[in-house]
Amino acid sequence: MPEIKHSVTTTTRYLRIAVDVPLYRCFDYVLPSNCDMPATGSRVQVRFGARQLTGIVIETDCQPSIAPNKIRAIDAILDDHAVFTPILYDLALRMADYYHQPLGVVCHTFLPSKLRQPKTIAQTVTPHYQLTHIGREAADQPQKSTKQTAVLQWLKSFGTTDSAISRVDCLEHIPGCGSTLNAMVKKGWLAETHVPQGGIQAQKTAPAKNLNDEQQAALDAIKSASMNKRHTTLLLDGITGSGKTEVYLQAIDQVLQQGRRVLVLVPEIGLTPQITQRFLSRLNARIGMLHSGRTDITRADTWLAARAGQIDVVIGTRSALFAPMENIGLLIVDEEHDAAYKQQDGIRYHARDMAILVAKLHHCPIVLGSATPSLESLANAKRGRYQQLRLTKRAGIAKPPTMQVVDMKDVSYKSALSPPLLKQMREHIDAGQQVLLFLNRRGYAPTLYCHQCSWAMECSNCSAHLVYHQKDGRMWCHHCGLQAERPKSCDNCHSEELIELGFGTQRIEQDITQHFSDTPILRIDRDSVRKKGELERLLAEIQQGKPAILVGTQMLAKGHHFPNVSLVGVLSIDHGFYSSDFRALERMGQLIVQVAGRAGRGEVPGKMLLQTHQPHNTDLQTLLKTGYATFADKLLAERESALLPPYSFHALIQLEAKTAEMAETVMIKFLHAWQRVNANLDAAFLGPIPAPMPRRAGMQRYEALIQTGNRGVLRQALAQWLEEVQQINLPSQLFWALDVDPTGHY
DNA sequence: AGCACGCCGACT
DNA sequence: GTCGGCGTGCTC
Repeated sequence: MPEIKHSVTTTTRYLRIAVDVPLYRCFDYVLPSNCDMPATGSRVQVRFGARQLTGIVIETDCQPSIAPNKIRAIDAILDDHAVFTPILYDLALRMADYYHQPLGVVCHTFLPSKLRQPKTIAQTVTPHYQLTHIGREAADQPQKSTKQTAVLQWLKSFGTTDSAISRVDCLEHIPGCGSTLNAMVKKGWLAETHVPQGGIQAQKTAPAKNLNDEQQAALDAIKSASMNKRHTTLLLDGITGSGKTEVYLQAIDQVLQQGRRVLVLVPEIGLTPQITQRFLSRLNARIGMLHSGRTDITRADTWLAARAGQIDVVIGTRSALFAPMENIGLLIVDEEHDAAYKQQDGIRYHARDMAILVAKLHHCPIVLGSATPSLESLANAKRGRYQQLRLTKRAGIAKPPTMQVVDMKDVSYKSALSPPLLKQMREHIDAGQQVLLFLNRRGYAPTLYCHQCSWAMECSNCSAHLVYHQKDGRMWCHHCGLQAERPKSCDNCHSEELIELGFGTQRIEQDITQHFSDTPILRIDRDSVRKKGELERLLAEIQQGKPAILVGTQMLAKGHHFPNVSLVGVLSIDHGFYSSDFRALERMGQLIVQVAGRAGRGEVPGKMLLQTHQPHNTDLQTLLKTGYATFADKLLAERESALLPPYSFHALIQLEAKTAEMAETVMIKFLHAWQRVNANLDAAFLGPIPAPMPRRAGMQRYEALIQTGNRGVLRQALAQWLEEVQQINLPSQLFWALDVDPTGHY
């Protein structure tokens, strides 16, 4: 179909649009003469090259930047009102600038996936249904169709409230009722609306708890900032069980009473069920949840409900930060040290850092809570940028656990469980308690290797060992999904003595069964809770408090409250000492403290046992003898003398190509571009060097690190360099990315 | 990033 | 003769 060329008249109005393409500029379009100018931050549908895209209005009535006869008209205005709040729009501009990403890409990542498609809100929002007058009459008569009867009865059970029931809920309660609903709308029994209704009306059923003096001081500090509409970052540094959540809840209550809204970020979905329940029973508010466990439709619904001002509190993971709420009076980032806040693909933003920016834009306080604050946040507190609030007392009668270190050099490499650990497990189980074993590997045995010559089977696509999975008896690559038969003999020396080296949760589970045949063993890791509701089921079983052994990974370290766990065993922490990642020690310390927090939260005092080959390691000793604060101080001093973050600023350039030559050549072009524009700046381009995993899924990977002592210099250097990089002709089949403030292994 | 256009090798 | 490889260039 030929495109209809619009006529350029004196009254032609133009608008500037950002689209989701990796180009650092916006594109001008013509507003059709029969349309009203959409607001900045609304979505439009545009033809872009040969594609139909969703664009975001960036500027209205702009001067065209190219010849007017080359400018196309927009195809549709998708929103009556801007989907972005003014502050969200402002945030997009600042994020694009900070992370050096195209504005259109940033705007796009803000949107829930359903709203990225070029469809109007009415086409996107889940329809909601309400019984009409005649529908109500029909509900009182017997119906032929059982589905119809079920729908009518169910809708009727909501009484005469004017709130409509979403199609998603209907389908969930009465499976397969989709066509029934459509038919009943036609009959006029149901009224269909397209108003987003993504929130849950919470009812306060549990009373506020009494605060101790430290909690009260923390609450007062938050209140005072919130009352004065003053931005402050408060670092709520509270040991496990010190009642951080109670402080959050009372602060939120306060802000809600001012008629303002609250945004709560949590690191992962695993944590959400417990925290959500607690919020629902303590607040009189409309609560919206945004996390990956919800369907795309529900997320869009909640997002739009927030935009419509129908939600008072949003609780969610990383991307919930972009919930379009106006009049936010408080933000909370729970477990602020958690790595899950850093997005590791696409725009690699840090949700904690961006949350602080959102709080600044709203002129409101933000609380960063953790028992083990990140070194970044501690450094900011020391510099007086954040206000540090300490909670040092455990609520109730619980006492901090005692620690014991077991030297693994005395233990055969064949066993993951040392005799002292086994002995104590027996004692705690016999005393009717629960035991938690923590390790950082899921699966069975990490590698199968030759007892004679140390050969191990490698992945042909990645620089990684294949991992033996007992379930299917095959070898797996955890990085690209390659599978192979379990080898019968060593490829190198043909010995048939292949041993399973290392331990995963599955193997531990199997080993313990031999020692504790009478005790239930609950394994909790990504594999075992993949099924929906499985985590909740396991957590509920643990809550019952019967003697049991829990075996798990990271997931178990996070925030859960297990009143009957009295012994925690950490099976190996040694990777923290050897990693080339300068943040590994920090993470190890946080993990140990977080895991220790799972022990002895009930009446019985807790005990923690750490197995290591490095029992005398001074960092470990500092952590165990003097606690996290001194440990963190020591690491901070080391970072400062080594000029590492947070005392310098990093940006990481990651690149992958089919051949190492191509990857290296392009990296060297990047280096030359850097030298051309940034020779005079005090910022170093370190590299190219091969990535920590030089080959992955058949791609060769290289990195370069930008390091500088000044945030402003970093920004300027990257901006100038990116301008120069635009001029370079890059080969196809090449992928590269820029990560400002990287946190991974590099 | 996509997508089209365009120019060279191995197929029905 | 054409199908399809991926280099190059553009997107209002």
